[in-house]
Amino acid sequence: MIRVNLDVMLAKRRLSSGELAERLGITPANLSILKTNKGKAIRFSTLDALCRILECQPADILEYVPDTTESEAV
Amino acid sequence: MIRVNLDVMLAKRRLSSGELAERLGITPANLSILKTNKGKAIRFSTLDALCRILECQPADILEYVPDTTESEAV
DNA sequence: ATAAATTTATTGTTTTACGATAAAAGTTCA
DNA sequence: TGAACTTTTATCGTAAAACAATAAATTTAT
Repeated sequence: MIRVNLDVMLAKRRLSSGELAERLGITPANLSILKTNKGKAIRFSTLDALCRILECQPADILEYVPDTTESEAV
Repeated sequence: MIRVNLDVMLAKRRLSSGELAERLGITPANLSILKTNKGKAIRFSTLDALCRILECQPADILEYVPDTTESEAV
């Protein structure tokens, strides 16, 4: 599973979702989809803009979380 | 600019493009588009499969290269 | 409570992934 | 030199998804 960690970078940069959406040039509603892991893909143009504005790397935004098919119990 | 660094991970894993394509379940031709930075976006499902097969993180595959609009001279 | 910010939900358009196939180009090796 | 193999390029087609726009619902803060 690929997780989008925009919250973390937003917090680090002390930026609100609305502000980021404005700077990205997309509506807050559409940014929200990405931010809440509802998206199924991402355009490189969007990822590029995110990295530029947040001054970070894709690594700071995208995370691969291995699927633990195993029981998961503690 | 977002750069796809699949070559590096393929080399590290000593895996050929064809072999990776086969394991991904996509044709070598279509993987090539991604590998040679011809793609404009990527599905999380594909990125997920890449990370799983190559045992790596998106960070190992996707890189943000800041645009140096400045003269670039040394 | 109420104002502001965020998320959800829809509908519509445009773009892109990815499939499939054929051809071109580049490698390897005898 | 040339056959065998791998990778890339080029098209066409279909299904999927980004992103726009708007309104409504929800959450958070004051």
